[in-house]
Amino acid sequence: MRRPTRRPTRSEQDELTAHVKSLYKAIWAVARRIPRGKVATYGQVAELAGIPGGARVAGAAMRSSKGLPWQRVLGKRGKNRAGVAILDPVGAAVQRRLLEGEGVEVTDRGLIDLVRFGWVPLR
DNA sequence: CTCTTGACCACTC
DNA sequence: AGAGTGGCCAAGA
Repeated sequence: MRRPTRRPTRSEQDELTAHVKSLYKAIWAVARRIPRGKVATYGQVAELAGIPGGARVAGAAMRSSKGLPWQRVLGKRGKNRAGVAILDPVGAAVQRRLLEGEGVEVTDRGLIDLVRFGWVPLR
């Protein structure tokens, strides 16, 4: 019932759709903008890509791509893919290692403080 | 076109 | 804190 949605503003749409057509490409474009040492959530990426509420789509897009900074995209609340970490402990470990290499602090439980490391896109 | 699936999200217990 | 439930959107069979 909750709709944490907010349709992207005109400028946000323009900025992305002007250069990319497909949703995946839009998502990838957003992911690529995440600076080193910062992280973003799937929901955030999806919204910026013009898909409010499409966090799952963002996940699918990241998964089906290569050479992207996928490690900088996390689940909400800084959850480092906790849900699937059990199914994919290797991937989770790799992600953690990559982030720590960029200066992002990750707790033993795979949590990241979004207040400190969350990416705040400037327009 | 219907049904299932998914690197998700949020609420409730 | 952990599990269950329902909802979101798009892709693929």
